[in-house]
Amino acid sequence: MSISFYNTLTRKTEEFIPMNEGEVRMYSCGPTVYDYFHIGNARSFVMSDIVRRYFEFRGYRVTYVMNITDIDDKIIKRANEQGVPSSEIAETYTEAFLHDSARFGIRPADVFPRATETMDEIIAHIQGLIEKGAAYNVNGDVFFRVSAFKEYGKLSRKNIEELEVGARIEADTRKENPVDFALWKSAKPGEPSWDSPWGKGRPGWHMECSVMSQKFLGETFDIHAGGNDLIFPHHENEIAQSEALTEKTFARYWMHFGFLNIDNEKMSKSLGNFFTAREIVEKFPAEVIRFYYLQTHYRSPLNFTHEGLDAAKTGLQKLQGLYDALREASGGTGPFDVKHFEQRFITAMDDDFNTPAGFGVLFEMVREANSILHGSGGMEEGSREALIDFLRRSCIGLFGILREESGGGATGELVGGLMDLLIGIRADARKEKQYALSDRIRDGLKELGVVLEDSRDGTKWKLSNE
RNA sequence: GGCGACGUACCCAAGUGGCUAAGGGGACGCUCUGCAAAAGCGUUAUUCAUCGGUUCGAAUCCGAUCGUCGCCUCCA
Repeated sequence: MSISFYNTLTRKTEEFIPMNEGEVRMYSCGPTVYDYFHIGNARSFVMSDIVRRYFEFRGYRVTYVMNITDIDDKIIKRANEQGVPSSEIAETYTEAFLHDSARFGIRPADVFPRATETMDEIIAHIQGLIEKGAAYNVNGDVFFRVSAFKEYGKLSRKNIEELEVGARIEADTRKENPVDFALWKSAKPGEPSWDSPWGKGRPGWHMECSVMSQKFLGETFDIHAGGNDLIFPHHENEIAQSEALTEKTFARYWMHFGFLNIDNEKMSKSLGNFFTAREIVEKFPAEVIRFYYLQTHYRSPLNFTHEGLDAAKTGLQKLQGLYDALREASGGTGPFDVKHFEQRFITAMDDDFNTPAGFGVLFEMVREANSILHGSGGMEEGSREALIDFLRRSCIGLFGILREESGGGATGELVGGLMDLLIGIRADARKEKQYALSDRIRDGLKELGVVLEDSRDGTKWKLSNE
């Protein structure tokens, strides 16, 4: 049994065979830090993180690198608008990126290389391309000579001739060919710049990713991931400028994440349907948003709706409910075959990280487990522990969608004490059949956002907004 | 114009040649409960945008049509 997934390079689902057995070297395109990232970015970051975690779940050792583009036209533009140094913009939003990622439950990469800290390697790479005849300097701007790389277009399936006649390429008379792209941009007055053999300037956008990935993962590595829109030109250009120099395969497998739309339209500031990750995570727990993302396959477009999030929230409560109940339960007699479900779960996930199919298995498991757990015999101790262990590994370690502390556990001693008192009073009232009083307590608490659930073992409470 | 993706129930969404078309949400009925909630059980697609074709067999392959969307040098 092995993991297979769709490789954009071959347009086929392929069995994953790592360069080094048991090891995955993976690079994911990170943010350009000129603004808060939005819920579409968040989807890509979450899915990329899930891919990394699934490899770990399956026993691989993963080296995961995500770049931070901290010098770029957009950063300079934002800096000029606000009248501050571009380094300040970059710092502010790098910090915001790390903070918001953490709130989304996205695990930090092993390395977060930054473009400004990789300048020597970038310059050396460009120098190498010039020496090979694959790049040329025009008064301090260095361009990649696309005609020097015969395989240009192999990722995006475009051919150079068609690109040349494309109307959207701006004529730049300095270029030998309109499809050539910038590796090094000469500094305009007032722009941040670094010294280079071609004068002061800064790297082109595509350049940094090639260099940063190879710096930490080697000239050839296993997986390169990013949003769908990066296939062309970004990833195409990365391949060209990398392979033209090394004459080796750059990334062996390419993964691309589907876009997130809102009301079936692309999210954009001009349409007014733009949401940052930090504003949405104020309204919904990160676990709910993650679960919502995971219910759609990573390559499919995801239409983001408020109703969808509500539905995800309800669905997730079912999973959390089982997890909570399992931990509170005591030994019983009913056996439960966790292994069977875990096997089916792995089969689903091994097939192109099919998280929706994985949840299909998980929810079938939830139903059967609840049925045994709440049944007359309860669940046998070994099965219960095995199931808790599987839920921990799958829904916490892998997906990050369940909480260890749910319900009122995290609200503090005073609230806990008050709740015990109220529940005690209500229990006495119920014993005396004073249902008007007991319902008054339950209804009143409900209005305050506290839900009571009576069971054979007593009354449990939880907060309704979780 | 070029390249590509998609259309499965009321909503979301797996399935891509062969057992009864997963799963979640919603709705309705039932069990449990003092009543609820939670949980369970049952019902909710003889049919997969439409029309043809290939095949013993098609949601799945091929063709056409309709519709939606993405990329084609800012983009996750």
